[in-house]
Amino acid sequence: MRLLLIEDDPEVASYIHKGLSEAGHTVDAANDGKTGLLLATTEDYDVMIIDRMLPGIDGLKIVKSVRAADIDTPILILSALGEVDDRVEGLKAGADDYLIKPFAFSELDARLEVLQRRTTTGLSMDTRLKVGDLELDQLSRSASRAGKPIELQPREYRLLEYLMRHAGQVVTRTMLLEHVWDYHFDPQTNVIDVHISRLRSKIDKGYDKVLLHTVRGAGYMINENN
Amino acid sequence: MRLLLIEDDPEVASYIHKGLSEAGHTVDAANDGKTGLLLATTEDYDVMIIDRMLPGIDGLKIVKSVRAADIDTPILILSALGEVDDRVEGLKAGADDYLIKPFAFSELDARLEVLQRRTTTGLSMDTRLKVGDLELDQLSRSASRAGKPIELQPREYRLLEYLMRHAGQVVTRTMLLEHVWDYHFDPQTNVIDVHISRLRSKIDKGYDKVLLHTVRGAGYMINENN
DNA sequence: CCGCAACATTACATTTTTGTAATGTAACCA
DNA sequence: TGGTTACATTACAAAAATGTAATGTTGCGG
Repeated sequence: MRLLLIEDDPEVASYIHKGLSEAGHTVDAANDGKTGLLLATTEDYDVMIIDRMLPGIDGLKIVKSVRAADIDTPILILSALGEVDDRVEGLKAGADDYLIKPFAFSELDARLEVLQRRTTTGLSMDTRLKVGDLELDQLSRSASRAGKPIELQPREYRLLEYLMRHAGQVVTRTMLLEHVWDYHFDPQTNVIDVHISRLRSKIDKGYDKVLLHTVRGAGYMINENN
Repeated sequence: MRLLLIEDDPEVASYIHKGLSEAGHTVDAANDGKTGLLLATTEDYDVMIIDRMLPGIDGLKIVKSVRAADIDTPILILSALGEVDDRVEGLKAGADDYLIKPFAFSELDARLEVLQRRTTTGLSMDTRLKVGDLELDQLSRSASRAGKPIELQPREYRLLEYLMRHAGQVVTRTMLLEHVWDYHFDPQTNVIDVHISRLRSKIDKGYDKVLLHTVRGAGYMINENN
């Protein structure tokens, strides 16, 4: 975890710096706002810790500048001001959290972890689908089973994506026609059967555990249990 | 914004409920842990506000259950316990924020906003590309200019995605062949010219501001300035 | 301002993807 | 157990996407 610390008080700065380094993080420290802002806008951090009261400049100004530069890195404001209005002001400026001095190091660490978790897992969360050892990355549109990449045609991709989004539940033919083919009528052909067959040959052929199941009379279902 | 409030004290509950409703949010309230957990796991919320001390059950248990159910909704813990260890415990259980009673309503609201912002913008952030009024959503693979949807063929999509990812910088033909066509040689044809032409007719035709520029002798560049 | 080279456009050929229909197989019920 | 129906597979036809080549156009150095 790469961190930026903007804090003028050398005692507080070294206290935090030491603790964070020991926790295995890389810390860049700036003891004035100017240097801090420069680092914040030119380097890439996971979280920034900014003291509110800096010589010559209000820490919130830095927060605003960083946000104006379209940088979304989570920011934790450090302050002796604990009044509700101060805290609200900090959050409104674009900070993500607000910690009042004096504070226990364990709390700072816990909060940094939360900020970090939110951004990284929040991002990858929604873009990947998993059913058993079958994975689908919606950003790269790539699928793989047991680590082996699988080539999918556009229609096959949409079909698999829809099935995986509804993993564990039966997906009817009508649902597939609506959402994978955008048909709002019955084409009176066996398009679905054909594509299910093609998909099966790609995702289930050669594997012990079958993931794509037929639910006779109802539709299809993808799930990891037989 | 859809919220779930789990709080047993009727006075506190109605105070929060009233304030949030007035702020334009939809609030589901549960006054015991059991009902709360049921709602949390079956309904879809933007943020959950959970009191730590509930009759018969610790609010943290609910947080853990919710997280175990693979639900990522941001959770704000409400508590009279303000000790550092309590707060750390709350965050470690999987909560995203911790607010100590008594609190000002304005602070609760500000914090809810932050939690909400993190998830929604955090998610869309990396999946959408923007250059001027041209937008590309990498998850849905849809493009639009000035709000009007644009239909793109797969190759056109890859071409535009690559150009937009390098907005403001010149993209050479070699780069395009490498990354959009996966060619590691010169095909000696004008494939690129043809696709650039097709792409132009879709994204720039009929608009005052031209986004896709030719950099004679160098390559192409997409950006919002002429 | 002429000619060349870089780039743009168009029409068409090729390839890939998708859908159809025919045929084959398996589950269920009388 | 045999017939019926739902589903699976295969082969092929249609449609769509992509690439090629020929032809136009534009910018630039001499």
